[in-house]
Amino acid sequence: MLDDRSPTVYDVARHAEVSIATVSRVLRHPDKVSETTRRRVLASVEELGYVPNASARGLAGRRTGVLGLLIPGHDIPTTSLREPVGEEGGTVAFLDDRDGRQADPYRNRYFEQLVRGAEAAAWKAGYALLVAAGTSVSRDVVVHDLAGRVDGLAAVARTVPEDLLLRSAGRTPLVTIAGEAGAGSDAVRADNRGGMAALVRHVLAVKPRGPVLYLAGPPDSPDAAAREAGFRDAVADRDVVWSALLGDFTWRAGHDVMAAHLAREVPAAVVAANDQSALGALAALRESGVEVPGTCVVTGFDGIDESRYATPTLTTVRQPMVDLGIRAIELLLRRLADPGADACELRLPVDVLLRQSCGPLP
Amino acid sequence: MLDDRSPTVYDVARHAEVSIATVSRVLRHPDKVSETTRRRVLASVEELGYVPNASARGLAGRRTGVLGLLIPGHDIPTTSLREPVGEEGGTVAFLDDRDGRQADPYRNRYFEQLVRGAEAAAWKAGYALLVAAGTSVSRDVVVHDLAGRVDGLAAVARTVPEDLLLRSAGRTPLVTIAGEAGAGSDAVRADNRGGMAALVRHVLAVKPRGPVLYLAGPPDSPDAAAREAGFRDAVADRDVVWSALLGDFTWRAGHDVMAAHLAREVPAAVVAANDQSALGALAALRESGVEVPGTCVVTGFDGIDESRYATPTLTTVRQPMVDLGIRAIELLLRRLADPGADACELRLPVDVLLRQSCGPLP
DNA sequence: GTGAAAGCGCTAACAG
DNA sequence: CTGTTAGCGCTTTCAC
Repeated sequence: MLDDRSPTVYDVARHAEVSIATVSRVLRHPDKVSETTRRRVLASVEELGYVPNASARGLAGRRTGVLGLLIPGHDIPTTSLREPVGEEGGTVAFLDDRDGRQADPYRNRYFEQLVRGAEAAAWKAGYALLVAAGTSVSRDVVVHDLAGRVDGLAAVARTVPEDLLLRSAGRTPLVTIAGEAGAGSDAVRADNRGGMAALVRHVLAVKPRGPVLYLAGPPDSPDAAAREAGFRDAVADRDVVWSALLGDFTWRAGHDVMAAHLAREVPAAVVAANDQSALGALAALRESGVEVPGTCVVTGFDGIDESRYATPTLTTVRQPMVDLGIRAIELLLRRLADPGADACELRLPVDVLLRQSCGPLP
Repeated sequence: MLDDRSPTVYDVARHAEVSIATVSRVLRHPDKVSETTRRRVLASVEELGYVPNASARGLAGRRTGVLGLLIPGHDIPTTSLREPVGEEGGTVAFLDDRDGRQADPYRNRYFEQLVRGAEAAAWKAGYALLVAAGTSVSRDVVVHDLAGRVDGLAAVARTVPEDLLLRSAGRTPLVTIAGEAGAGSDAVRADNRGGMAALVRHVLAVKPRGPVLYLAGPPDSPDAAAREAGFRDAVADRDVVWSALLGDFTWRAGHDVMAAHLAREVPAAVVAANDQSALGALAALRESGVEVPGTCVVTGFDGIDESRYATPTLTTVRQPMVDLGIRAIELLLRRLADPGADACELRLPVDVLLRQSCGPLP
C-alpha cells in the first residue's frame, strides 16, 4: 500500500468522476441513482477498497447501528494465562481430572446463550452487537464506554447501577433482562412462577403417595421468590401435604437440609428451587437409601449441565436464554422505532425437561 | 425530559461557562485543567447527564475504540422462538429428555469461551468488543458492517473470505484464530501437534502391552493433520507397533471403524483425533467386552462436555479457548501500537485432562 | 439524476 | 491554563 490512509468518499468520488453525494447515494439508496453511475461508482469502490467509516456515518446519521449487551462479569483469571510455545513445542500441562472438575472453569452457560440470541436478533435487524461483561461494571464505565456507542442497551438485571437507568431513560432505550420491571424501562424475563407451577402440578400427578418437600432458595433472590410463588400456586388448589425448608441454592445446603429432614420423614417428592440444591438433595436421598424416583421423585430448576448427567438424571426447568436474548433485542428495536411506546414487560415460558428423577412421563 | 436531544459538549461548555475545548480536556486529559474548572465542568456533565458521543469521538480521533471478533454462525432456529405468556401464565412445554438431548441445543462451547477471553482482554485495554457471528458471513457483510466500525478484527479461521484478508491487510489489523498463518496477518492457535505428541507419549508410558491404533480425522482438516503429525512425532522415536485408520470426527465413524478393527485385533491403546470419535470407539469397545482402561486405554481430543460424563470418563486434550481469545486481542493491540511489526504467529500449549479411560496417573 | 454545501459532536493543534 | 478554529468522513437537504 502506498497510501496508508484509507480511501474516503472523496477518493471514490474523484475516481468515479462524480460528487460525494452520489457516492453516498449509491451506497445507501441505490435506486435513486442511474444504473450507469451506480456501476461506475461501485467499480471505484471495489478498486480502491473503500470501506465506509462507521464513525462518520454514525455522526452524520445520528445512529450508530450498534446495540449493546451488558452481562455480568466473567472473572477470567489472567494469572493462569498460558505462554506461547516455541518451535520445539512447549509445556503441556497434565491435569488430574478424575473428578471432572478441570473440564471447564467457566461454567455459567446462561449469559453465553443470551449473547447468541441477542447477536442473532441484532444482526438480523442490521445492527451490530457490542458485548460488555465487566466484573465490576461501574456507572462511569457504562456511561462513558457504552452508552455513547450504542443506539440501545440490553442489560442483565443488577449489572447496571440503578441511577443509570434513570439517566438513560428517554435517551438511550434500555431493556432489562431477567429482572424486575425497571423504572419504566422495558423488560424481559422467564416465567419462573408459571414454570414452577406447571412443574409442580406435574409432580403432584406422578409422585408416589406422601408429602411434598419444597427446598426453597435464599429469601433475597427474586428468582427464588417467583419460584416459591409458583410452588404455592400449584399446591394451593390441591389437597396436598407439604412443607418448605430454606436452602441457599447450593449443593451443600440441599444435601444437609435434606439429610436432616430425612431423619424425621421420607417425602414422596422433593421440589428444589434450583438444580444445585436438587443435586445435593439427590445425594442425601441416595445416602439414606431412598429410591428415586421409586419412593421419592425429585425436581430441580435451571437446567445446568450436571442435571443431565446426574444419577438418576434430573427433571428440571430450563430458562429460554437464547429467546430472552432475542426478545430483549426485539424490545429494543421496537422502542427504537417508537420511542413513545408504553413500557412493556415480556414473560417467556420456560421448558420443563422431564427426566428420570421424576418417574414416568405423562 | 424537555429536550429530547442529548446534550453535547456545547451544552456542557455553556453550562459550565468554559469553551468546548476545556470540556473535552476535562474528559480526556484531566490533569491539563485546573482543579476548579475541572470540578465545575464535571458538575455540569453530571447535571446535564452528558454522555460523549462515540461516533464523534471516533471520527475526530480516527479510532473507534472497538475491536471486532468474528466467529462462526450459530444457526439459531428462529422458528422455535417462544411467545410471551400473559398474566394467566402460558404454555409451558414438557419435553421428554430421558436421553439428555434436549438439554442444550447449542452445544459448541468453543466460541463462547473465545468471546469471554477476547472480551476480558479488550476491555482491560480500554476497548469494546463487537461480536459478529453470521451463519454466512459474506464478504460484503464483513466489509460494510464490521471493518468500518473497528480498529482491529480477530477472526476464527475460515469465517472470513480470503480476499478480504488481502483488502484488509495494511488497513485494519487482522488476526486469525485457530487457523493457518494468513497472508502476513498475525495468528494464534493451539498447539495441536505438540499436545497430541505429549498425550501419546503419556499413553505409551501407561498403556498395556500391545499395538496402538490411531483413529484419524478427515484428511482435509488442518486440525486433523496437526494432530496426526503429533501422533507420528510421538511414535517416531519409539519402538511401538501402531496402525492408523481413517475417521471423520464423528461418533459413528469412531464406532464403526473401531468395531471393524476389533474383529481382527484388540489394540492396547486407541488414540482418537477428537472426542466424538473416541466416544464412538469407546462404545464399540464396550460392545465387544474389551475392558477400558484395563485391556485398552482410550484418548480423545477437544474436551467436549460429553467426555467428562462418559463411562469411563475420557482422557482428552483441551484447547485453551479463553487464552486464545485473550492472545488474539493482545496481538491486535500489539499491531495497533506498532503497525509495522513483523507478522507473528502464536501457538498456545494445550491441557491434557487425565481421566479414567487412560488408566493410572503418572 | 446529480452536485454544492451545511452540519453531525468531538479532538487537537495553535494562539493567547 | 484556556479559547479559537479547523477538520474527521459521511448524510442530507436544497438547488439545478
